[in-house]
Amino acid sequence: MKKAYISNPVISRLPRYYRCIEQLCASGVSRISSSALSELLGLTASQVRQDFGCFGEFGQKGYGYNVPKLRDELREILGLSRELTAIILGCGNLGRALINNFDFSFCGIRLIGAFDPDPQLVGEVMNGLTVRDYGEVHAFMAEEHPVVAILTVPGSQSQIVSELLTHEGIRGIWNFTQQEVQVDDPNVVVENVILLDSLMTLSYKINEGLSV
Amino acid sequence: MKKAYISNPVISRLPRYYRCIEQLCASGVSRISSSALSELLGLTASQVRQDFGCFGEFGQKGYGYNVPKLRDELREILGLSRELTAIILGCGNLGRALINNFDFSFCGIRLIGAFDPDPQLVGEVMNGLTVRDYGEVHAFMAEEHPVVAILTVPGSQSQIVSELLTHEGIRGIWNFTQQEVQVDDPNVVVENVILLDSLMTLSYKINEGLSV
DNA sequence: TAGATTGTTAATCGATTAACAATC
DNA sequence: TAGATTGTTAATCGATTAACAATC
Repeated sequence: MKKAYISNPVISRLPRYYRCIEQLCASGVSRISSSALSELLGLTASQVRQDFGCFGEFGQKGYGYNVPKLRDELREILGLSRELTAIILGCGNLGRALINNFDFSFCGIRLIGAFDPDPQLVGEVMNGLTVRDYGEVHAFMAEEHPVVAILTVPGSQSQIVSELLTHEGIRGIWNFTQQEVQVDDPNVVVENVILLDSLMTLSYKINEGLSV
Repeated sequence: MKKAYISNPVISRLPRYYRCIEQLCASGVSRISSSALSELLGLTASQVRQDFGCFGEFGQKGYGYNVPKLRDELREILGLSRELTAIILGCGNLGRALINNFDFSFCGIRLIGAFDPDPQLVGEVMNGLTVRDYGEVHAFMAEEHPVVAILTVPGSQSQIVSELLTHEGIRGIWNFTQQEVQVDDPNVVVENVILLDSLMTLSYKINEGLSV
């Protein structure tokens, strides 16, 4: 029984399921029960079954889940087979790190453009991708219609840049700047990766432990 | 009335409050109401007051919150004034990006050591920090007692490394590897930054929009 | 068949929202 | 004083857990 609305807690667990199942699959495990899977992820068996139940019936009573089948279902749910195109804005240290090391294909993303305002970087080839000037973004958008924009610009023009990209038809923004981006357009999805918040959370929890 | 237990949803909002208030403070705003603040963050006024209520009474009836005072309180709650020391393991692209560009001081973190197994990197100075060999970690831990370890190693030794660090008295692990780290020791806090999950979530939400 | 395990409904738990007395 | 806004209790909403019939 597929559900129409999927809650955020469920969505946030999907990638964790996928990574875990993908790994099991790679190590040749062919079958797993909700309780075994829940243990690997620190969840309850009930929750695992509820979560999957949002999308359909993937298991078999008395048997459990077929690992390769479950992996394929999760790939489908997450849309990893659609191969979304992406551009990256900002090829400094962080941008370069992503271009060179990040496993985009694992997420079904294909990086097709890299842009930077620094003339020293323009023309440089990173992992097969030639860095272009910022000024070319507009034309590139019009021609190639990338779906996702990755913001690894250091400053805080993120909001303005996001609005421009929205105008030009971007569908998703993966934002690494210090500022959260807010886009009204319901067609544009924003994923803010605020590393400051993550480290502050760590700091909070460490200090919490110190005082208790 | 301070609460003994703080729930995760509340904790996750604390850094967002802090960043927002810090910015208001920097732009000279001296006073804000829960409803104005809630609007800036996309929350409800009720929630803002409930959240703050977990830690004490920071506002004034009929007036609202004094911005500099609230900022100081949040700093205190998050423990940003304690200046925790940190080391970073892995000085490749991502490690380098953090060392050079990340605003550690904003989070009250002081980076005191950088390590890498690559002999080509050892000895290089990054933002005033000299890269040391992996082999020196043990001695460094014993001598300097860093509180936080940042894992920017590319591979998947994260779990073993984490257990070693735990043995040597680390208190917090900020993990950027592809693998989630799980540490049993209740004295050690782990913050997993799984960028793959973040991008898969974005992919899911984009595809969700496409099918609806 | 008997044992295992799902899918799903019902019960519980926790988080968010609403409401309002207190008071600046 | 009157208006505004907090802190906090109560009401609602949503997510997690428990339970169990269905069935492989």
